[in-house]
Amino acid sequence: MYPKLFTHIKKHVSLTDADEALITNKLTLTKLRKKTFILQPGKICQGNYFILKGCVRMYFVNKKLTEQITQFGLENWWLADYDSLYNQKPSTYYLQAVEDCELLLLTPQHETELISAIPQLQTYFRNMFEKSVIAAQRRIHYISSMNDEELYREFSRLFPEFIQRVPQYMLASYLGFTPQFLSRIRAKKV
Amino acid sequence: MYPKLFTHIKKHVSLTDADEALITNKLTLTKLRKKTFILQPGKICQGNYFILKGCVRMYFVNKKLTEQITQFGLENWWLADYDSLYNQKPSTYYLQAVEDCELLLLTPQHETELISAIPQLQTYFRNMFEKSVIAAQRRIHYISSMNDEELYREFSRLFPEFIQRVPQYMLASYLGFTPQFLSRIRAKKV
DNA sequence: TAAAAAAATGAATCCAGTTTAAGAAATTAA
DNA sequence: TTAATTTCTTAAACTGGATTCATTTTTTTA
Repeated sequence: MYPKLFTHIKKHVSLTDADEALITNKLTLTKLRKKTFILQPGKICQGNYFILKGCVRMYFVNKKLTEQITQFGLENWWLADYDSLYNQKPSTYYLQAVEDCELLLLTPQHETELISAIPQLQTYFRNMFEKSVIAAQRRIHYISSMNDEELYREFSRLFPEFIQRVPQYMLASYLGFTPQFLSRIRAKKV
Repeated sequence: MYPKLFTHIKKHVSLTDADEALITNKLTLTKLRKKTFILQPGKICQGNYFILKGCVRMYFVNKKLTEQITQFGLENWWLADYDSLYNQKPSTYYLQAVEDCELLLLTPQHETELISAIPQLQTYFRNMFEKSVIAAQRRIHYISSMNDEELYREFSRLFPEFIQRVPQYMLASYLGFTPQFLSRIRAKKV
């Protein structure tokens, strides 16, 4: 039913057709128009979202009342406010579709049921979190070793297709500076 | 054999005495004097370390040739350069004992063997990574919403015992500023 | 008890990034 | 197609949080 998801899972563990059917049953497909909110501050994150199609951003509003993006999600990524989800506490974030999106929602209950039925999914999710930890470790390294201009250049080098995909002001927000500054960096000769 | 570790694991999953014996067999106890290196740049991280006693820091040397601490590890934490460990690539970090330490080393091979024998350990490790992801998400939030002084004050509020435990210059390095600046913050009245 | 390491303090300085503002360009809606 | 909205660019003035350098005091270690 969701070949993109199954292909992704099978890169890590094996699945039978029966497994796939079971997984399909436990997931909820959501199609969202651009700018739709998936989560808002005060609400508890409903589950873990697998992105079949589209782009999602996670952000909060800081003291200066500007949006501060902390994370983007793209195709084949799982995304959630895990602090809210696993500790069942109100989120402080917005999750919002940046493009029209197709998401699969997996609630904690369904996740537990799935893992009981298909134990190797525990390995799959462990691998997902492992990758997230590595990504976070790298991000901390970048942040603490580069200035804002270097951050932008490194980010463009690593994800050239991505910077075409989101508005520049979102990129600036994610990287932690103003859109004007980003515009100036781009105007500069390298 | 390692009650502190077993207690920790049992907060997440159950273990039989036989399980505990098996785990004991797969771990290597290392006692380290303060300032001893556990990992150095260019080397591949040997495994995942559980800290029974002491404090460890992870750092790299930046362009200005100053030490930049990215992480501390304390009792009952697992610590490793996961990028190096799981992708088997040379590390860019130092891992060093800040105090005299007792660590348990779990190599990837032994980890695989243990998880085959005791499947619920997969759940345990999944939970550990989950917690790491949440911690990283929070850290990104702090970094992107506070200035250096606020970061320090929040950090002291959250971990008052910890700031007593490490030299100030290490704390400054972890928080991303100079020891002089930290000294100035402390001298200030709140 | 000497030596080394860590912390405090003062003063001068700085520049990476913000702010403000206004116009151009691109996208979206209707 | 046009109007409305959103996004991007550019430029000039500015700023203040944080660094640097240099010296003294305190604490830790051998």
